[in-house]
Amino acid sequence: MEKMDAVTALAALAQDNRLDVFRLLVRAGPQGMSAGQVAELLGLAPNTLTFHFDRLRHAGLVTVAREGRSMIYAARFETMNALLDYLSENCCAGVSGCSPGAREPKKLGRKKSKVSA
Amino acid sequence: MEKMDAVTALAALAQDNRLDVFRLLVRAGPQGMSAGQVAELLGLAPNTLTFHFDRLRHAGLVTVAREGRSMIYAARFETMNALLDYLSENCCAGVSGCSPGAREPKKLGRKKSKVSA
DNA sequence: CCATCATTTCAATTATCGTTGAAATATGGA
DNA sequence: TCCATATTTCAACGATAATTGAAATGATGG
Repeated sequence: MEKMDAVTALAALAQDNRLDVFRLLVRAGPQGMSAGQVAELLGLAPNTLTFHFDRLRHAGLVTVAREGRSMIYAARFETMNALLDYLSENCCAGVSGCSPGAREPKKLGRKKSKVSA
Repeated sequence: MEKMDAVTALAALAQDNRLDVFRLLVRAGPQGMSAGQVAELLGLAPNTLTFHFDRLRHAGLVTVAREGRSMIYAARFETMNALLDYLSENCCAGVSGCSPGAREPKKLGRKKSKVSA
């Protein structure tokens, strides 16, 4: 991830409603949620929501697909992980004794959802 | 870390110059750098820099201390780590099969500099 | 085709952001 | 004290952000 992408992603997340939207989508998992559901759950006007979705999408943090009349938005874990990596990476790069042993992946995402819910 | 703090921290990092400033300070380590050095290295006007330092400081991402005529700014790894945790935490919370085994600390900061790398 | 639902587009408004230049403050030295 | 250095404060500016209301687009069912 390049610096500009990191700034874009950070800016996309640096807003109350968008952070809510993104976290909601993350919890919804890969199958995502319709714009209408998000609007209702968060109490946002649909046009306002479109604005925020655009920002998240432009930052590569969500994907969108049409399903019938609804637009289904879903979080892109890949980008979120790249951002986390970038922040860690760059913040530790060039620093001699920076947590040399403690560099586990700590990736996000749903693993084949074994589950119940 | 609360949501508002996360948004503040994200917003503080979501800007070209500030991300540069913060990363420079991270590399400078706990001893920090004077405002003047940062200004010169990044080619920023001192007053502009003050503006950005204020945002970073307000977000708890840097500390400042006077040393002679200079102001020494230093990164606060603690806050950065809290932000990384918050992003991971909340992004995985409530998700049943979310990388259950891969949750290592991955903290930032200088560790007593063992230096092998 | 018409009516309806779901979402987006557009224009306008208010607020905040990042930068600049000029002036102010604080420290240290002659 | 006077001067130079280091940084901050202040006022102003253009640019961008978030929200709103009204209208447009696209899909579905009768």
